[in-house]
Amino acid sequence: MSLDEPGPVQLPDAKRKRGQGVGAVYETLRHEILNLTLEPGSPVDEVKLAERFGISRTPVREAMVKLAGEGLVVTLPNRFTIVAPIDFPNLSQFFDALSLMYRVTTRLAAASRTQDDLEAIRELQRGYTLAVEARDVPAMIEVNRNFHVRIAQAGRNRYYTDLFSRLLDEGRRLLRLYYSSHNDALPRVYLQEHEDMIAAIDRQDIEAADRIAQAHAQQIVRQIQTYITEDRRLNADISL
Amino acid sequence: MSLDEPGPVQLPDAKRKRGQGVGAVYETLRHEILNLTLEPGSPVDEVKLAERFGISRTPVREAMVKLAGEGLVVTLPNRFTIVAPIDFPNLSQFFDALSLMYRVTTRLAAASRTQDDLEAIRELQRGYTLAVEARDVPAMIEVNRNFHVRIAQAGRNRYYTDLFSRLLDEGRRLLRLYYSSHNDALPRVYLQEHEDMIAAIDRQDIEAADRIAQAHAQQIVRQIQTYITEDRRLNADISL
DNA sequence: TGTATATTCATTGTCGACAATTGATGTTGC
DNA sequence: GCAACATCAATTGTCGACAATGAATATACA
Repeated sequence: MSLDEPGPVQLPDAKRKRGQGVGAVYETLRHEILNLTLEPGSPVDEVKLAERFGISRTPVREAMVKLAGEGLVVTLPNRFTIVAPIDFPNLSQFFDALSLMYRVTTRLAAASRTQDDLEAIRELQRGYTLAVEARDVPAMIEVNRNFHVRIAQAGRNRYYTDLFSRLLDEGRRLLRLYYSSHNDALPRVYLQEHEDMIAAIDRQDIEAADRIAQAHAQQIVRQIQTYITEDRRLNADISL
Repeated sequence: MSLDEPGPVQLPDAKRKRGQGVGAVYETLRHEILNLTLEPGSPVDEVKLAERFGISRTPVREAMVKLAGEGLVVTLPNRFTIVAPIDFPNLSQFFDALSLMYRVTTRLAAASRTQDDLEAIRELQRGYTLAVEARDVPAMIEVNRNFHVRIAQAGRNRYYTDLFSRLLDEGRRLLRLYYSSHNDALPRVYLQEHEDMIAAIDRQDIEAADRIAQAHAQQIVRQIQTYITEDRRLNADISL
């Protein structure tokens, strides 16, 4: 399965300003990890990255420490650094936390949203609709993530927004992994659920927002679990 | 108010192994920040830290990036790094998240605890009792934190444990700030609530665990808010 | 031939030095 | 006396090089 466009070729001669090196490496690596352009578990070579971005190893290492802090890479001391593997055995933990954050952030959004929040959320929902119509899976995944993060921001709790963003990012890798094979089918449901969610937030109906968020989370969790089960079955067939 | 023993004097000659430098700086800084040995908002000097630990600036910077990732320091690009200020205006966000995590982790602990978990939790509760009897405020704060983290671990959800730990750490600074002035009075209540919490977790009574955790959280939140209000009143008197 | 030990090699962690940036200081002109 | 501008000093961000580490390979020995 072809996962994505090849990484952007850096121009090593373009003089970068002082803090730009680390930021560029960090952002690029981050995207490549979340897009599965970099395979989970694959090694990350400091030297090659330094060459690729035309900088020395020091800022590259700094970016790696940041990525490690967010759990996107894992550093084996004195050995090497790998792209964080997907933790399949503990996926239930992930689903539990994801569901709770769906609920809490949507509740708070219903309580605290401003008109600006609503507009921004609706704009993202329009983008999601377009991505669905265009059957652009990567765009759908990305916009969907931004949609829910924006709702969380409307709830105005930094702690929830941070954790939720990280969970949604982790979810991005899972969706990437299973979405492309089962190409369509589900997005319609999500679209309607999103609309209901927006409506509940609009009329500040906290309990409704909670219910819809919970249902939405369950939907997504079940979807991914189905994918994984099918995946397992496939592997089981081979090993028999 | 004398906040703590002076920072441990490092021996610059003792040959450290390869990864020990960053770890030492990170751990030491972390403790000094959480103990309020380093004042929130005060600058953190890379060079002085390097001299203090007898290492170069590179590993010191690496530790700073890690601390910044956890929000314990704030880096002003091209300027300097400061100990993260306490975010008083957004304390309600903090209290909200803290309360939710108290509830969720205690619920999960009641659901999944093993005998080993229970023993470890009881052991920490014994330590807390001793600290209360000895009126050792710093120990109380630290053991209390570990007590709740251990309960969270019994719940076996990495995402909750991580967030909760960070929230409790942030709370440590708040408690340090206000506890030492109002020296006793409250710990008795907490002690009994802890006992009730353990009992609920022991008999796997999820709803009871939830209720007690919620009450416990409310207790603590109200306590801190009272401190802050008194603090404000004090300042208001001065400015009149 | 198989196992234990020494050597090589690639890669990381650390260092000291340099350059860019920014606030502070000093200077000039009005 | 004050504002605009230039210079200075302090500190950061980056670099290239070196040393420590562990894995892979080679060697010695039974």
